[in-house]
Formats: sequence, structure tokens, C-alpha cells
Amino acid sequence: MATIKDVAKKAGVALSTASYALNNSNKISEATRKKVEEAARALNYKKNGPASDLKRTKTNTIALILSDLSGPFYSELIQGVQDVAMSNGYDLIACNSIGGNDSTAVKFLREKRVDGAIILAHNISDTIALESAKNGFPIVVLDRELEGEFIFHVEVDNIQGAFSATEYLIQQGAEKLAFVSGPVNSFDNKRRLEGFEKALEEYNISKKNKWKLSGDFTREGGYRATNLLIAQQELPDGIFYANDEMAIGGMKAFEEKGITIPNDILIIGFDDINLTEFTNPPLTTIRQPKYDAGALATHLIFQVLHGEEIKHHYSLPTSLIERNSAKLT
Amino acid sequence: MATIKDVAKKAGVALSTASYALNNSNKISEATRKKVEEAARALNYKKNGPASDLKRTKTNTIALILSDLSGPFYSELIQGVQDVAMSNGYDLIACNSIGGNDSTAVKFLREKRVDGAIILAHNISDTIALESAKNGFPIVVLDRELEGEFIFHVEVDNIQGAFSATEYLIQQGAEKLAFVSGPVNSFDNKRRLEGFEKALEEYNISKKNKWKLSGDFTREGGYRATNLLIAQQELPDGIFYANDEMAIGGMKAFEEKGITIPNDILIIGFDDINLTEFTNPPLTTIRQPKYDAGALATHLIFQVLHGEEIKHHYSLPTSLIERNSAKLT
DNA sequence: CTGTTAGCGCATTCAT
DNA sequence: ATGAATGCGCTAACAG
Repeated sequence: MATIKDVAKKAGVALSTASYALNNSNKISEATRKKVEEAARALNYKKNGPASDLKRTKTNTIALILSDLSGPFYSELIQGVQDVAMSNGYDLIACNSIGGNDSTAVKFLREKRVDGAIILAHNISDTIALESAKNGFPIVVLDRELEGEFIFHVEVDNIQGAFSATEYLIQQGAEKLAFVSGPVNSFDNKRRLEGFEKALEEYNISKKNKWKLSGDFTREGGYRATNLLIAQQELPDGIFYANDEMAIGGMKAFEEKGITIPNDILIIGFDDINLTEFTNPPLTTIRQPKYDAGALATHLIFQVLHGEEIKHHYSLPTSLIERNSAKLT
Repeated sequence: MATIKDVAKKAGVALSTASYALNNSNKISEATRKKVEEAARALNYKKNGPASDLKRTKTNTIALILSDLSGPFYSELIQGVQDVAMSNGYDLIACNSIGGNDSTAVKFLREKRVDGAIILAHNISDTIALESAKNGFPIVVLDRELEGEFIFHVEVDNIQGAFSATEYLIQQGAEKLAFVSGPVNSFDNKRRLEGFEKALEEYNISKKNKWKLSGDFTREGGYRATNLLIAQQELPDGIFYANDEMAIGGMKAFEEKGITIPNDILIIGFDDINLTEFTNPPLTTIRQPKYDAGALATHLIFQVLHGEEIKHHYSLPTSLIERNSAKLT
């Protein structure tokens, strides 16, 4: 492999001259720059990234850490991150956090391979996030609340969203409300439950424990939880699924049992994933401003990298997407 | 930031000793290893990744290059890549190729930031792929055919898949067949067209140019192409959409015009994406072995990295997923 | 504008 | 088992 040394030699200039020329420094004459560039091309020279990073002590890239690269993670969110990163001249890489402390994510979090990170990965421990965030290495968490000098938090207003969802169900005539929850330790899930219960209280509806099921945020979980619900003697007339995947699983369960939505029961989801407009009936849900969340998170990274002082917590509003699964017409 | 030097000092050992201890060398006594590890923990020491990579001239990670990180890229494929990479003790990062030669992808391809790459990104030029692949840096391309000593190619058998799709349409009674194509320069698309035409030939069905529309592999493209098709005087009785997204767009167009599937027209897609079972009617399509493709591609990378001599081209079979969009019952 | 030089942090000899 | 020394490839300060 040709190194910059070879390029310099071939171009007949000093090592540093070659370096300057290749890095678009303005202290190099056009003529010599041309010469250097030509030599580089001739030798098929490519700089060694790690060496460059090492010397500069920065990488010009940020990482987006996802719990599962292959999961149905929010493509809009990524879009937001990507757009902002690109427009700041930064590179973006996505890495996954499966594998615990040996995961790629942890490696990138600790080993100075990137300049900042955005975390949306429940399986990264708070400790690791806390330890990794430092001056010059800001972290934005999207899926938990965490306090640290270089940790920032952007969240979607789960409470308000869940409240709206529940309220909508009530306004459509539901009086007996069930909640299908995600993993109990999920931050988002907790907040959504909070919003749900707040609405019940406000509208003076009693909450029943038998109508608080756990669905693990997965389609299968939603399916199982719904079957459990059906198996119990009394069916609620409205269900708030803490995410869309579970709602989709639930729809399948209802369909199998001949229970029709929205005639027999009203359901509403959360997230507004891709599939929701294709379900039968189309799923009413709470839309998260995912693009905005990604864009904001990335903005924060750069602000901190530029030494600005900023707030540590941000909350983004949701909106209700009215389709047919919760409408009594 | 603590460096390994600090760790050594704190542990009261030599620099090299600390290095050995931290890298699990077997020439270190358990006692001193403990001591070193403790010192590292106490100082919150984290090795500097780029420095390590630089010295070792390898990174232990491979890159998966996607044309758009936020796109609906194949989650199963990623899963396959991820599984194999992990089981080989390698890290995986995903990076996008938007932005041409300034893209993250190109940076990772050229600058020794990874040890190998899998490309599924039409906007990476052949030239770049060819230039980047070298001994010690194998590249597997999934979306084109490319010849090079360190370039490998795994493809899904598009021709056979398209042939089956078309044949199925014919077997279901279709006689007037249309093809909605993706981008003309797409390798996959070309092959699918080839399979389509081969089937027409074999079954003695004439191909009409007016029934070869372009849909760009997008939902909107499929929608537009289908409207074009409808606008023409004569409707075919079967359509092969070169991918599912376009088929979904097409279904929308038909629905708007009151043309029902499969009664009025038979349609079939290609890919078997997530949504297909939720469309109305569920979309019959050709399933690609995406997980296998990802896993195989990754396997190849490691074989080459281990110095094995392997074939340069691989083809994986598809299968027909029978649902209701192409069945006359 | 150019050349010389000194590390960036680490892994790896080679001597002890 | 250890310590000293070397250099991976590159950048940037400095002196010309």
C-alpha cells in the first residue's frame, strides 16, 4: 500500500507538502497541489483513516446505536440523523448493541472511534452510557432519562400522546379500557402507562388490573396478551396498545376469534409505523415526530461539539392519526 | 484521558506488561493481570481504537454499505450479516452511500477503517468498488456483477424467480402480461426482465412494448406506471411487478379505479417484503432468501480474510409465496 | 510556500 | 516476567 511518503517522493516534494496538498491547505501552490494529486492518483494512494484519526484526535463521524440493526427501527429517525450529520460534514455509522459489553456499540462508545453518539438501544446499560459520555464526546439518549454533564435527552411526549390516545377512545364511547404494555422497564412504556392512567383518572374511569396486560412491544406479545384478554370473562370496549406492533398482533387475535374492530371493540396504537395504514381496518395511532427527534438529537451533538451550552432535556409533541380502528361510525 | 501508560504506572508494571495483560496474552501471571486490570478500571481506561487499529493494521470490523440507511432495506439480510459477523468475533457497522464520493461509505471503503465490506448500494460506482477491493480487503457485492480478484458476488436467482412468477401468472390463466420494471440500469431489474421474457417465450406469449412500464422500484413509481397502464386502451390480465413496493403502489391505483384484484387482474410482486401479507388482497410474490444472502456474503468475507481460495459467484434460489393477489379461485 | 521534526497511543520486538 | 525501544501513517508546529 502506498503511503503519503510514497506520494511525496513520487511528486518530488516534502512529506508535509504532500499532506498539506492533500488536505486542501491554502498554503500550497496550485502547481504543486496538482503534482501531488497526480502522484496520489498514480499510486492509488488512500489515506489511512485510523492514522489520521489518531493524530487529529477526532474522527468526524458520529454513531447511531440501535439495539438491533435489523429491527424495524425508525427509518424516519435515521433520516433525520443522517440529514443533519451530512449537512454538518460529518459521517454517520449505525451500529448495533446486541452482544452486551462485547457489542460493536460499546466498542464505538469507548474507543474513540467516533466523536459522539445517539443511543436508541435498551440493552446499553446506563453505566456504559454514563461512563462514555465526556467532554468532546456527547451522547444523546432517546430511550431513557439520564443525568450527566455530557448526556442529553430527547424524548417524544409519551405522556401526552398516551393521554390523547386514551382520551380519544373515551370520546369515541369506550368506557371499559385496557392497556397492553411493553416491557415494564422500558422508559417509553412507563410514560405511556402514565398517560393512560392520567386519562382514566381525569375521566373518572376505574382502572382494572386484569386489563393491564404485558405484550413486550412485539407482535407476538400483543397477540398473546390479546388472547389473554379475550379468555377473561369480560371484554373491554377499548384497548390502548403501547405500540403498533402489539396492536397488529392484537388485531390478528381478534380476527381469529371473530371479534370485529371497531364494531365490537376500539383499538388504538402508538408509533405510527409503516404497516398501520395497511392493517384491516387501518390502525388509529399516535404518531411520533421521529424525523424531528433524530434531527434534533444530531443537532445537539454538534452544538456540544462546538462548545455550546445547551439544555439537557427536550420533549417533542405527538399527534393523533385518525384511521378506522377506533372510530365508531 | 488515561492511556495505557498511566495504567502501567499505576499498576507498577512495565508498559508492555500492561499491554500483554490487557490483551490476554498468556505470558502474564494471573496476579499481575489482576493488578493491571484493576488499575485500568480505577483509571477508567479505554484503549484508543484508532491507535490500536493503526498498529495492528486491522480493525476487526466489516462494513455493510447500504444506499440509504433509512430505506426499507432488508432486515433479514442484515440479520444474516450480523449473525455471521458476530460469531466470527467481528464487529459490524452499517454505513450509507448517499453523497457520492464524499459519502461515509466511500470513506470506509478506502481508508482502512474496516477489513472488508458488503455492498448493496447502487450509488457506489463499480470503479470505487474495484479500486477498493484488495488483498486483505475483500468486497462482496449483492447488487451487481463485477469481476475482480478480491470481489465476490452473491445474487439471488432473479431470472429463475421472475420466470416462476410469470409462469405462475400464466398457469392461473393470464394471457396478456405486463411487466412493471425498476430502474433500467439495475442489475436485479435486468435479470427479472430477462426471466419474465424467457417465460413469455417459453409459453409462446407475445410481448408488447406498451406493457413494459417503468416504475423505478418505488411505490409511487408503481402507482404511476399502473395508472399509465390503465390509461391505455387495453388492460393486461396479469402484471409482474419487479418488486413489491411497486406492486403496492399499483394496487392503490387499481383500487382507485375500481379494478379489483384478483378478479379483474392478477398481480404478483418480487421480494416478499414485510407489508405483503397486509395488503388487500395479500400479495403473491417471490421470496428472496435474504438472510441466507447476508450470511453467505459475510462468510465469504471471512473465508477470504483467512486466505482461502473461493469461487467468485454465488446464486441463491427464490421461492414463490402464494397469497391471493394472483389466484383465480 | 516548503522541508524537518516530533509525537498521537498502542503493540511488539528484543533484550534483559 | 519485564523494561526499553521501535514504528504503524499521519498531521501540524516550527523554522526556513
